[in-house]
Amino acid sequence: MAGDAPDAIERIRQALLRRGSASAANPAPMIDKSAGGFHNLNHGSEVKVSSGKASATERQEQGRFSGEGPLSIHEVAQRAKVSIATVSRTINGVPTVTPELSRRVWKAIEEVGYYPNTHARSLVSGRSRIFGLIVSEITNPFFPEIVQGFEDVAVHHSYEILTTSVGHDPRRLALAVRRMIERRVEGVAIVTFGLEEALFDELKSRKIPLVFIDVGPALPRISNIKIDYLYGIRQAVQHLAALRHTRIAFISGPLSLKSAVARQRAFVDSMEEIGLPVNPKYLIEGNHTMEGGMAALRKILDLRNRPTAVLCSNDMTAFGVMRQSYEEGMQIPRDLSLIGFDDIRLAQFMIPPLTTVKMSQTEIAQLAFDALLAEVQREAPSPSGTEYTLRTSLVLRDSTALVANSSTRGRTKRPK
Amino acid sequence: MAGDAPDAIERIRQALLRRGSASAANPAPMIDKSAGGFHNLNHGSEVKVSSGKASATERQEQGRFSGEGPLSIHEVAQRAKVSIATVSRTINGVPTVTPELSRRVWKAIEEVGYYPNTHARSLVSGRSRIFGLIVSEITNPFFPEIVQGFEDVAVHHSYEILTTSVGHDPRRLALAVRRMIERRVEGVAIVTFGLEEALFDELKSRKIPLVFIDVGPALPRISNIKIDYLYGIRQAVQHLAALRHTRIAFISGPLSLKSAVARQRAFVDSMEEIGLPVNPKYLIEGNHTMEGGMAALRKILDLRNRPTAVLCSNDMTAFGVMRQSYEEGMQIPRDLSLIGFDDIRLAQFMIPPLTTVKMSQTEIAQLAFDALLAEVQREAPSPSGTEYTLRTSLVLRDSTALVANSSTRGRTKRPK
DNA sequence: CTGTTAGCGCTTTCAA
DNA sequence: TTGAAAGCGCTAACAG
Repeated sequence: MAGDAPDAIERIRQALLRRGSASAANPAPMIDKSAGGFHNLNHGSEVKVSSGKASATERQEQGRFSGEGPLSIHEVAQRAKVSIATVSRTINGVPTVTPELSRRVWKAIEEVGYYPNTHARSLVSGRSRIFGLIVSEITNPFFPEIVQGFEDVAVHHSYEILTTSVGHDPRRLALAVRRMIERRVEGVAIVTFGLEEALFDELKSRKIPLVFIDVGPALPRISNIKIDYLYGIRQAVQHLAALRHTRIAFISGPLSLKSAVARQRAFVDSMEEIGLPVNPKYLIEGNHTMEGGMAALRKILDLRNRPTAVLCSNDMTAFGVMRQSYEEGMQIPRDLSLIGFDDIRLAQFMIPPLTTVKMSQTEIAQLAFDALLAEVQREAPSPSGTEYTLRTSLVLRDSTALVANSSTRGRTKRPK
Repeated sequence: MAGDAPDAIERIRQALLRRGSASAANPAPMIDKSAGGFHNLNHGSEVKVSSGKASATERQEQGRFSGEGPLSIHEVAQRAKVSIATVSRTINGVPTVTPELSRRVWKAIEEVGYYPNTHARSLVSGRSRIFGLIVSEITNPFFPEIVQGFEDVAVHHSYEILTTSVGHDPRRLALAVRRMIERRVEGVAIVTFGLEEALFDELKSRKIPLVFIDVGPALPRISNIKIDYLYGIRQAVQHLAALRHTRIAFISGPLSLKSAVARQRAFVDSMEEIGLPVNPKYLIEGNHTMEGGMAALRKILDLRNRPTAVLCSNDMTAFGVMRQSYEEGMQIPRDLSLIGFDDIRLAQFMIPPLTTVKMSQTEIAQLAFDALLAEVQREAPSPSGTEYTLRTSLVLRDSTALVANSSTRGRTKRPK
């Protein structure tokens, strides 16, 4: 068993080295204040070093710390014959620790399987290393990608993440906000595309860094990711125009959401820019769900002078349109050209693969995290928050085609 | 401003009443040890009471606690002119608090906008009120439903939840396990359908309650949700048989996963039960993704004696099959009957709507949470964990049909 | 460079 | 019934 120790230490050392930082046990060329096997509370961002040589049973057999709850820093100190302060320093990579002691401490940590108690660390340091992430609907395929992206980068920076999906219920949101405050999150990313801002007052008044998508004025500690809807939507409209479409409908999201309005605005502007008529009847309000898309298409088909192409405010809506056109016996893109928005992963697997405007979920997640991290690390709060921009762009697939000659193709219900 | 107070108290009181519990300030008919505006650390499960009358600005204007970090129990105590112990008792609904004091405390809490610090609570109580939830792939539509379900019930019991999506990377999993231990989770639900069990040793040795899907022997503190695959798959097979299909293929998940093996086993058993031949060539190994489904169908179409129906180990695979049959110019269900597994929400929106075997994600989430909660509340650890069972069942939609007469229908690549 | 010590915010004895 | 005080596990002065 003793034979394991050098090996274990070596692994930790290497892990530290890999991070390109210095540890007392092993001075590296570059001096870097941030070092340590566990994430560091005070300094820059870290990647945790995972270790754990001694197996559970081994540990039990060592007898000392038999089952009485998780071990604390004291057990480690005792075993390494140092003070708890030294253990703490070692863990946090404070560079003043003697190599010899550091070695002993790491060895002890490995042997007893010690994992520091985050609650205690948070309490004393005042930093929880937790970010909150509020999404509207995790069951909507758009959001899991963001959650995943956010988690990836958070983990990479040793941040924990409290995810919550609040739907459209303000009470759920209020509860979520409370939970986050109680857990003392250091920042919250709000990816809901327009929930009532007043609900975040508790967060704001506590000066907790926040990042929104598409909100307007940036207050101190509040960042904003501005989506450049126009860029992609204009591409989409021009693509349709190039295919000779002139009667283009737009199915929006709920117009109570700022983002939905912004997308519709972008559509209208893009149409007008190239002199295409915007028929108000072609502006349908949907709700960003498949059902909404289905209903919207039905409305569209009831129109006298039907559009030949439809642009949707999100992909789920477009899926609904596809689904409904199947019901109606219509074929996409032959009978109707269709473009979505978001480019969720499923879009490319649709039948036919959906042409859509991409709004990168990974980038949103990355930007949101960066915004929060920057704000947390900033000494003086920025005077008015930071604004980030994300460009959208068209992704061509198979759901659009040249406009058909006969625009009178019937609406034949598919026989059941 | 003073006028607000009675109102605020009333709201809290009502919230307490709604919970049907007693508080010192307001003895309710039923005596219930668990009571309190914030969740209770010691007793049963709670629903938090959300309050917060005094707005941020009001609070600021009250001048006292100007911005210097979050307020602590001391400020509340001072303002209510009681000791911090009394504040603590009030919050936790200890029944010995005088109504008069309780009122004062709640008022102070409201006025200063006090939110207890969970880290401190966790530290002293040894209970974090956090459960971990490990899923394999949150971007797979099957899992978000589970995450949502789990969150719903967790919030309802005042538990926080640490979700993590680990993919198939053992290192990510190891890291996740470490994170959870550091945050001192009280239990972990593992919904990965068969990741290497050894990776959870650190959890096990710490006697942290765990719940798996489909693992074998139940150890102490380890529960298991057993999925009754046979029930639903047998229905599916018999449904196909009733439609005169005899050549039925099965696209499994990666056979390294126990659950994938179990599903395939159920398929084979169901076939044999009714005397249908199981052609080994009809047993294709997929990987539970769309791409896998697409590849699998290609393999199937290369077979000399093609099957007329395909059963898939999950819905994503079935989606892939649909997608590929579109490429191949085949039509479902005319040319091929198709059945999925899981019944993810998207299944009903497919073209055509997918007949599939339902494995309720909500129920899994509920069962998993219940299992964890039961284990946490249990005094003596159960001798060998608890086993729960979830039944599956067929959901009929439009992706199956009577077998076609001409089984020689060609494989005509769809013209691009 | 290392150890001692004073808390972080809260719960929970133990007295009063 | 209430308050004083002792920690929970950890970090960060402050001495030595």
